[in-house]
Amino acid sequence: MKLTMKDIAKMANVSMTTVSLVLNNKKARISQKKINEIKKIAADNNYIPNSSAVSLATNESKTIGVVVPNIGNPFYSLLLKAISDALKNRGYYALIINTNDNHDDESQQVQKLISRGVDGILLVPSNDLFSQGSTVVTEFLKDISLPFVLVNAETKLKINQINFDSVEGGFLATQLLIQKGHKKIAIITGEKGYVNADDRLKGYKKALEQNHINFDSNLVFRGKYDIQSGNENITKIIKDTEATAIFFCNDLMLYGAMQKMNQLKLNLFDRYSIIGYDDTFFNEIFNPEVSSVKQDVNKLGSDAVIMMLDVIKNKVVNQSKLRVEVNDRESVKQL
Amino acid sequence: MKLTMKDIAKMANVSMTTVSLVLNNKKARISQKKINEIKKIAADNNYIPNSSAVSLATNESKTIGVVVPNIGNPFYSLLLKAISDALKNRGYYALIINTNDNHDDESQQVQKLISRGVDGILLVPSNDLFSQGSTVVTEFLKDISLPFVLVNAETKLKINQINFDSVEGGFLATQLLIQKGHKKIAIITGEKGYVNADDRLKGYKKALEQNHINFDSNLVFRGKYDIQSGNENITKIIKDTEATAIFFCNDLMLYGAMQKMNQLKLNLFDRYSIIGYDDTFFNEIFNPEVSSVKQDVNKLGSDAVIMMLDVIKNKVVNQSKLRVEVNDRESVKQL
DNA sequence: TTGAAATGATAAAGCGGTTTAGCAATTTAT
DNA sequence: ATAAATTGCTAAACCGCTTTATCATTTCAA
Repeated sequence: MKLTMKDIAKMANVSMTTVSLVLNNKKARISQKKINEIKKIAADNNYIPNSSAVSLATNESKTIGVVVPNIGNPFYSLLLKAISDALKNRGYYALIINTNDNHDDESQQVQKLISRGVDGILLVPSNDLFSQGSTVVTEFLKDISLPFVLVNAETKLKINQINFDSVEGGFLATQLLIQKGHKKIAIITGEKGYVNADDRLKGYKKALEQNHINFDSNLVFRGKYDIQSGNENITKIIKDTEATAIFFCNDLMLYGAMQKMNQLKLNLFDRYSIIGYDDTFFNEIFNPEVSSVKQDVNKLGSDAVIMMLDVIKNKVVNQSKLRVEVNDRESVKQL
Repeated sequence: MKLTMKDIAKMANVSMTTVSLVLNNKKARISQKKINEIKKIAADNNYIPNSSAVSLATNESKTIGVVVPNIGNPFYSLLLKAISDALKNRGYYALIINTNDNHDDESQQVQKLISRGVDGILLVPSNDLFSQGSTVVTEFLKDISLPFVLVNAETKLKINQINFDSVEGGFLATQLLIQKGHKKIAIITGEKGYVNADDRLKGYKKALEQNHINFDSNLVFRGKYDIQSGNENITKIIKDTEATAIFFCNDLMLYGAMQKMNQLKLNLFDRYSIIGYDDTFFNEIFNPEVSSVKQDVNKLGSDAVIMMLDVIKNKVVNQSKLRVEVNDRESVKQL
């Protein structure tokens, strides 16, 4: 049978109070002798406190709920890794919920997390869902006084949030292309209304403007950040434009384009200068190695955790925007 | 303030007992009138039970601890997705622990999971750690009477386990190569002592044998299932062998080889027929598309969950071995 | 009618801890 | 020697829920 505190108390011939005090290292007036004794007994018998009981009594669980759209996606799984490592280092647990981009699930699961007594929630919203400024967040915001932070998404609301600077990303990528002499630059960004998609486009425009290149809306394409979209849009680009370079606003679409070109027995990289976004580790194995905008997912995760704990402790509202950089490899050539 | 059962009881003018009975749909003798009344009150006030209290009282948490070596690795993150989805569908939670291939962590974290009152543990051992038959598992096996199943690993111990048939995988891959006329087939498998690495090699030998091809130990290479190993081993293969085909026992090493070849301005696929292992989704975007042994990770995950719940319920010992198949695309050519 | 059975509801103990207030014994200061 | 302060320890309430045993009332059958 599982050993309880009561058992230990009995063995040590003291009260439960004393045991609790000792085992939690509370500064209380207990003789060193008993302290040693109790600790030894606990250790010898491999005592593990029942954390449901602890939670119930203390009203805190040392657990943070993490809501992610899709663990299967490399971006999110890396982020998750960063988050759970950061939490673990600070003595916290991550209770992870995978919503599979399902809207209903998102708010429902948040409910359940609350019932689990999590001390806070890290919400990584589904891109799909967040386009409208997020009903989800605002909704559960109202009801809840639970600390939470929005990760990798942006809203005008005055809530805790942390994300990457997508305007900068779009700008840097475009800037690089321009520096190499490109003027007809196609961009495939995400769907209208997604903040980061629009921001990357905004950055793109900004770079053009700064370099006195006219913006041509025919060079703007939109996809769903998936393989399929890459497939479709590259076809259009070939047919309808005279672009010399392409800026893919995520690597997945870039891979889709590669696939399509392979099928057509064409070489994407011969034909265009290419820059991607996310800097997926695969980019290094291609020939040429693919340039890409790099977002430090690790930092996003650990900063999010730091922010979370700060919010729990100090009840403040934080907002943070992480810088990005471009990893220039071989796929962008001088024109 | 959070609404408790007591509050509801007061509102409905009944005892807590009644509320509990009603809200848990226990078949008890309660008038329909009160049932409706109580349910309405609970719904209207958005009552969420405190699950620490429930766990404490019932001694079950509807939570399964899942221990994984590395969420960042695509294989594990996909498995995790399958597991957590399967659990969710059955009303369970996954408490996920990422050990980062850290041995100490593995057993320590298992301890903590137990303290959390998980109803069972799905252990996906680190390949690294599992080579010796797993001190970890055996260790915590002794102490614990908690239901658990070993996922994606094999041991002679009479414990619950589920994994893929790696002998079959090795066999099928090699068989395909042989059918296409290859006789000098290099294999890059995992390190000695890793059950699945050895099994894949076993399958390789079996296929050779069945086809009366002599086994040549100079064609056997070992790596660490990572990019780097692919880099290193392809170099040796080029230099030291006359292989016409290469069987990579995981895709990551294959990608490493591609990278190396790209750097050398050589084309891996022109020079060799290639088959990989894992059937990572990237295989479809290369040119040629890469053939690979496909393991149904989804099934592994959901079967593991099914097994887990069975173990919880029926206290039986289960063992299961999943079949694999080869996904033949374009990288294996007739010799 | 009356005793048995069925119905409706509850009190109270228990799950395994934390924490506050207080008591007794010892030490210290005067 | 005595009051005050310190030290060492514990009783008991509480966290929010489940569950068993029990009781009072109503319904039913004979």
